Amino acid sequence: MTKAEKTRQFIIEKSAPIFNTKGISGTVMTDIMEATKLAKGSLYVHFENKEDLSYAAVDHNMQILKDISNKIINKHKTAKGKIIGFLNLFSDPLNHPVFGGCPMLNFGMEADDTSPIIADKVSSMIKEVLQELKEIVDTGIAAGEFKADWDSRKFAVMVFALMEGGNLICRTTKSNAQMKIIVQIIKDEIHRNSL
Amino acid sequence: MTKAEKTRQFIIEKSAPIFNTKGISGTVMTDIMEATKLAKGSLYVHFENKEDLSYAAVDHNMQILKDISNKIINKHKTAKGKIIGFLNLFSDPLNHPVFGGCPMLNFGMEADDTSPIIADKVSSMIKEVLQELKEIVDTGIAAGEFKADWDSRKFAVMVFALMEGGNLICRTTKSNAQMKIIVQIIKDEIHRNSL
DNA sequence: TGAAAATATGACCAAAAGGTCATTTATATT
DNA sequence: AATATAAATGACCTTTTGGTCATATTTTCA
Repeated sequence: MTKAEKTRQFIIEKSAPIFNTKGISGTVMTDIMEATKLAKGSLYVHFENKEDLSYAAVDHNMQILKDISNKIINKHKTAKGKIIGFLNLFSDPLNHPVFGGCPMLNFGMEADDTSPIIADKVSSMIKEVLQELKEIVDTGIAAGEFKADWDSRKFAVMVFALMEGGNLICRTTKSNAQMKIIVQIIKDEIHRNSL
Repeated sequence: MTKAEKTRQFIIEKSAPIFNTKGISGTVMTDIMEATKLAKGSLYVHFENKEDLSYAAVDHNMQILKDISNKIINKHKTAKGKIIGFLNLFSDPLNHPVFGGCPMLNFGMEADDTSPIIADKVSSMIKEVLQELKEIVDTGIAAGEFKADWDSRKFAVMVFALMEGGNLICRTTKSNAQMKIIVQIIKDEIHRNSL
């Protein structure tokens, strides 16, 4: 890793949580200068402009999400274990594993009407997560964990939407109470389709 | 309605969709000047500052949401009719009845880490919607439409989270496909608890 | 190790941002 | 209709914004 690569990575890591909390439009280059203790010129050595940096920050936030998800999914052997592990990981929106909260939700809602490039990044990520959830269920069905007629696609969409909706509720009301209900709904659905 | 009241209302109506699409941070006073064809000074006759105007715009967007929801809820007599009407109203996120999409989702995610005042507004609105949904179910139970043991609070949270999560999915992927699945999940749940 | 290449700096810039105010125009009240 | 009150205007102001560049410092690698 060259000096340049290191510095670039350092800038991304420091700015990712800022973009994820203040939003892209709400983040200014001065914020990044303060967080990195770098001069303005340095930032522009590694990134063409703020837009370019924001893309890297979005990618980084979503990579964190992928990494922690994959880690917990790979840690468990059974399909049920993977799903429960996934749920537990995101069952506390006020202390979301990604600083600032779910980046799909944060950047998705900011970008849907303003930035097609970021909307595409979020769109791809959402599709990946839905596919991953679906595949876990399909694997569980094949392994005899779940009922054969369980609609895996429907379940994936349900889990994803419920968790993201739960994030909205909990982060705006500053209470995790409703997330408990949501996790229970999903667990009930798993139980209903378990053998 | 005095001239001042009329103008103030006019500014709010013109700026509400702008704030709801570009976000609060992403909206600039020039946007409002263009939309209203008013001089900058006029805007500051009716609003102390941009923040003040943004609060009014947030309120207005949420009022639109309340009005259309109440209209459809009051239109139907049965609890089931009210819920189905509510679902149909928001089953097409790419053509959301509020221009720019659900303001709870838009402003909620922008404000949760940046503006306690707006976060509070969204929080109150979310609680109102949850309460309204719960009461419809309770009324339906009392009227003998639904099973007596149906957990109305759980259902309210489920509907709200699923619909908002669906909004995220559909608006970022630019497809309403997943919302159909979500609406079906909710309809199944209603059916399961109907008498 | 020393020269060439790359990175870091911060003063500087132009444009865009939010906001003000003396003046003009319109509204309301008698 | 005359007057007092209020609203609308847009030039102007200050601060903040994203971005540049000559210069200084640090890496790199022959």
